[in-house]
Amino acid sequence: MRAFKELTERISYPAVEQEILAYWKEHRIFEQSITSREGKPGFTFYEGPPTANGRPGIHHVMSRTLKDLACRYQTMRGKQVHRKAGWDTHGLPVEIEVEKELGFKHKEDIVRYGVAEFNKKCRESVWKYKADWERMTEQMGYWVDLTRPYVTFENEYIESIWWSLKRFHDEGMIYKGHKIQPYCPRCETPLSSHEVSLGYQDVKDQSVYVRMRLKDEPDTSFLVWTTTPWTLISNVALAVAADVTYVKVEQNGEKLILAEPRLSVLEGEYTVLEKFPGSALVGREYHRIYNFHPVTAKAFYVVTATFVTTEDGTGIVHMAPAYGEDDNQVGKKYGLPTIHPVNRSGAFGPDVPPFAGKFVRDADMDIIRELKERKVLYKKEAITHSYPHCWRCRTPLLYYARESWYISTTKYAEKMIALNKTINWYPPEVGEGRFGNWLEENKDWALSRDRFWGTPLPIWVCPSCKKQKCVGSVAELREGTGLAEPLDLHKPFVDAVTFTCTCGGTMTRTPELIDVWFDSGAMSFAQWHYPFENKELIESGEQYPADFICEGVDQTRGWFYSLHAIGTFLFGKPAYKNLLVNDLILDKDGQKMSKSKGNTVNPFDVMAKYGADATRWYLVTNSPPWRPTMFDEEGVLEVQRKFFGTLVNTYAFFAMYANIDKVDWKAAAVPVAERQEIDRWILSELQSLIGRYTGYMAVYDVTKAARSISEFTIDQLSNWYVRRNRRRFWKSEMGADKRAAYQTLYECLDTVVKLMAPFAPFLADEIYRNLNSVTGLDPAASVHLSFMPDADASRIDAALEERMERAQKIVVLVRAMRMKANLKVRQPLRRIILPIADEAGRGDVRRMQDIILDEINVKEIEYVHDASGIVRKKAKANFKAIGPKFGKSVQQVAARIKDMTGAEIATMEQNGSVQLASGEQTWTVAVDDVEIMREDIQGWLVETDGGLMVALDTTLDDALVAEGAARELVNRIQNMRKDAGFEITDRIAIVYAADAALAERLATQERYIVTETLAESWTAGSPAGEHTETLELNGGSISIAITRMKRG
RNA sequence: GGGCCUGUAGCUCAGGUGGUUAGAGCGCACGCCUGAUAAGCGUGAGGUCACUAGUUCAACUCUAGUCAGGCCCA
Repeated sequence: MRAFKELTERISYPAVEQEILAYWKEHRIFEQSITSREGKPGFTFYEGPPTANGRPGIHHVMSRTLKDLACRYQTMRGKQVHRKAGWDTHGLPVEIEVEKELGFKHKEDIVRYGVAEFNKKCRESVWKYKADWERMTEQMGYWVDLTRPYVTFENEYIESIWWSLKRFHDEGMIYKGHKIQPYCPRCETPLSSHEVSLGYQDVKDQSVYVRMRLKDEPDTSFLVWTTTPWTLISNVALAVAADVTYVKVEQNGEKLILAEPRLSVLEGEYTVLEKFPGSALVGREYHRIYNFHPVTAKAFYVVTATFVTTEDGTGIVHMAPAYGEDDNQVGKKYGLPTIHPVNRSGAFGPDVPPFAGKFVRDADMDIIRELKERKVLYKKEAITHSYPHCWRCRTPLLYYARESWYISTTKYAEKMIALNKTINWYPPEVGEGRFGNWLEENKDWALSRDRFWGTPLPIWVCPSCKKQKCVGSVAELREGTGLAEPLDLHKPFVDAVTFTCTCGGTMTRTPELIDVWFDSGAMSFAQWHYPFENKELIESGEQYPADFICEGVDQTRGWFYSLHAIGTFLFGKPAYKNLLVNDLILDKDGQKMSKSKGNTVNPFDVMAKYGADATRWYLVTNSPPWRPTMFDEEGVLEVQRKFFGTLVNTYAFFAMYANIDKVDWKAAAVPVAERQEIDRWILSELQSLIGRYTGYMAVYDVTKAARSISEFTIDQLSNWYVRRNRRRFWKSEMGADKRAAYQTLYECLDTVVKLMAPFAPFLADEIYRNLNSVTGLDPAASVHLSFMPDADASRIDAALEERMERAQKIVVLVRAMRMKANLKVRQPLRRIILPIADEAGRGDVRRMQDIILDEINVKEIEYVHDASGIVRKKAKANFKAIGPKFGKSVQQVAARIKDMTGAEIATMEQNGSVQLASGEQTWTVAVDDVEIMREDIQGWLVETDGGLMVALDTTLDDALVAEGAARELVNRIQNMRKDAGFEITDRIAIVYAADAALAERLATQERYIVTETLAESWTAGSPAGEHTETLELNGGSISIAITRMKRG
C-alpha cells in the first residue's frame, strides 16, 4: 500500500513548485486541461498583449494571477478555456528602443538609415525581454498558450486589421481632418488622446504676467497670464468671462485691468479705480506685443469665452488658435487669424528671427528676458502643474493644428454607450463612471501616426482625382504593382505598391501608420486571422465576445476602449462580457513604484524567496484587485506562515496518522449521519464554505473567495476540528469512529485544495496529488483536471453550526475568566454554571458538553434556572424593535427599560409583555422589545457575551490541586525528557524528593504521572544524575531525577 | 476645473437595508499549550469610524459640503 508523502512545515515552497512545474510539463497537464474539456461549453478569455521589450514587473504578476485564476476556475467548473498568448509588437516603444540603440536623435536619422533596415531592427528588438516574460509566466504558474501566440506584426494579423479598416472605410467612417492635436516634437507624431493620458506629469514651468496695452487708453494695460510664453508670439485675441467682475487698478503710475477675484496676483499696493463686468470689455482693442506676422483678418481685441475661470491667472486669457483646442474654437467662432511659426520638430521658423531654430520651450526663457527688457513683463512665477508628456520619450507635448486620419467613432458612440451597459464591470463604478463618462464625451479616434514601425494605413490615394482605395486583404494588394516578395506588409514594401486609378492616375499609399491601440483592439478577431480563417470561431460566438478580460485600470481608455470601439462597429456586440479591473501596485509605504525611486519589486526575487503561490495568494487577498495594493514582502511571508503553514501542517498531521493506521480507502464511507457531531459540524461548515466561495467567484470577488478559504482552514479546520480530535487519531483500534474521522478530515483537505487550486495552483496540486495518488478517490492526474465541488445544501446544518459557535463562545468566556483568576488551563476546575432557562437551550449545550469540558479542563457543567434567583438580570432596549413602535418617545422608553426591576423582567418573561409606567405615561413592552442581559451571579466570577453568560467555580479542593500539580509535574518531566534528548518511546525511571505536603498530594496522582511520562518507577529518594531539576510546585519544592531505562 | 475611488486600532484591511458593546490579522503586553512541537493558541491594551452641517426618535452607516490621498481626464 502506498503511503502519503509526509510533508513538513519546513517545506521549501519554491522547490516544490519546481517539481510541480516539471510534472505539469511532463504530463502536459495544461494541454490536458483544455483537451479534457472538448465538447464542453467554452469560456472565452482574451489576453491583453504585453510588449516584450520591457521587463515584466510585479504588477504583471498581479494581473496575470487574476487572469489565470479565473481561467483555472472555469476549467475546474468543466468549461473549456482556450488561452492564446499575444504580443504587442508595433509602435513607438519599439522604435524608441531601436533609436536609442542606434544613437538617433531625430526622425530624419531613420530615413537616412533606411526604413527597411530600421524596421528589421524593430522586428528583432520587440523580443528583447521575451525570455524574461516567458520565464515569469511559467514560474508564476500562468497557464497561457505561449507556443501559438498572436503577434501583431505578422502578415496574417495585419491582414485582419486591414480587413477591418476597409469595413470602416467602406462605410465612410474614416476621414482626413484637421484638429488641434497633442503632438510629440521629438517623435514628430501626433498622439491619440489615450496615449496622451498615459503621460501626464507634474512639471515646473515659468508662467508670466504680461501687459497688453489698450489702444484707446494710454497707460492702461490688460494683465494677461500664460504658462506657455512661446505662444505669445502667436497671440491674436484675449478672452474674458462675461459675468465676472473686472477691475481697473492704478499701481505705480500705470493702470491695469484684471478680474476682481484675481487681485491677489498684484505685487504691492494698488488702488481700485473702476469695476465692471467682463462683458463691458468685449471688443476693446490692444497693441499686439509681437509683430512678426502680418494679419489680414480683424484681431487683437477682447472676446468672451466660457472656459475663462478665476481659479488662476488674471481672468484674462490669451488666445493662440494654432496651439490650443479652446483657442482654436474661439478662433473659428470669431474668424480670428492663425499664426503658426513652429515647424515639425517644435522649433521656431525663420519668420521669427530672434528665436529661429530654437525649440519653443527652450525659447521661453529668451522670450521672458526680452519681454522684461521691453517692460511688457509684469512678473513671472514658477508654477507646478500637470502637463502631458509623450508616454514613451517623456518629451513635453505641444498642441498643434495638424492633418490626420480619423475614425468617426462619434457616429456610433450611442451604440457603444448602450452596449457598455450590458458589460459586467468589476468594480461597476469603473464601467459606469470612468469608462461610461469617457464614452459620453467620445471624440473621433485619431487613427494615423507619422512613424515607421507599425501597421500601415492601407489607403491609396490618387493624386489627380483624390479618389481613395482601401485595401482589405493581401489578395487585393496583389492586384497592384510593385509588391516585393517575400511578403511583408510593413513600410517600405507596401509603399512600393501602386494602383491605377479609374481616372488613369497612379494611386500611392498615404504614408501614415495606424495607432497601435487599434492593433491590440483588433485582437478579438485578428488573433484568429478572421475572416480569412476561422470564420466559424467568431461568427458562432465561440470566440467573440470574450467572457472575461482583465487588465489594469490604465487600460480603460486604452485596450478596453479600443476593443469596445472596434468590436461595436464590426460586430454590433460588445467585445467582452465581464471585465475585472486591477489597480496599481504601490510599495509598502503607498508610493508609486518607479525605477528612479528604486522601490520596484522584482517578481523573480519574490518568487524565488517565497514561491509563486504565496506571492499570488498575497496579491489577491491583501486588498481587492481594483483597489491600489501596497506590496509588502512581510505580507507574503505571513501568507506562507499562517495559511500555507497551517494547511501543510494539517495535511502532515493527517498523512502521519493515516500512514501509521494504514487506512483502507476502499472501505465504504461511514454515513455522515452516523459520524460524530463534530464531524458533521466541520462537513457542514465545509459545504457553507463552498457556497460562499462559489457566490464570490461568480461575481469575481476573488479576494473574499480566497479569504474565506483561509479563514475556514485556519480557524475551523485546524484550530478547532483537528485540535479537538487529535485523540481520535491516536487511538489505536481502527473502528467506525476512527474511520469517520479520517474520512471527514480527508474530505475537508481534498475540498480545500480544490477551492484554492485556482489561486495557489502549485501547493494545491501537491496536496491533491499526495492525497489522491494514495486513495485513488479522485482519479484526475492533477487538481487542475478535477472538478470544482458544488455546495450541497442538504449537508448544511445551520443549527449545528450555531451550536458549535455557542460552544466556542463558552470556551472563550471561560478562558477569559481563568486569565483573570490567574488559573492556568492545566489546573482542573470543578464546574461552570450556565444559566439557561429552556430545556432546548440546555440540550444544545449538552450535545457539545464533552468538547467544552475537555477544552477548558473543567469537570462539569451545572445548569441553573433563571428563576432560581441567583442570576441577576438586566434589560436593555432593542432599538430595532421599539424604534418603529414608540417613535419619538423611544429614548424615554429605553431609559425605563434600563431601569426594569427583576420582578418586572420576570413578569414580562412569564406573560410575554409588561406594563411599564414612568411619570404620566405607561407603555406596553413585549419580550421582543427587550434584550435580557444576565449581569451577575451573586458571589461568582462571571463573563458574558451578548445573551450568553458563564460563571466559573474557582474553588479548589485538595483533589483538584493535586491533579493540577500532577499535570504541571508531567509537563516538566516531559520537557526534561525532551531536553535530555530521549525518544518519545523511551521508558524512564523517576527519583524524587519533595516537601511532605507536596509528596502526599502527588501520591494520589502517581498512576497518572507514571503513565503520561512512560515511567517504570516513581521512587522517593535522593535525586541525582545528569538529568536533575528542582522546581516549585503549589508552594512546595520538589527535586526530580530522570534516567533512561535500558532498552530490551 | 471635471469624473471615479479612498479616508475605521500603531500598520494592513473587514463591516454595516441607520438601532446604542465597530471586527480580524500583524505589531505590542501578558500568559497558555505541548504525542501537528524551531509550529500553535489565548487574554488584554489600543478606535470621538477624516471634519462640518443636515435628515431622523436614532448617523460610523444616508444627504450635502469641507479637508486629505490616489487614479483618470482637462
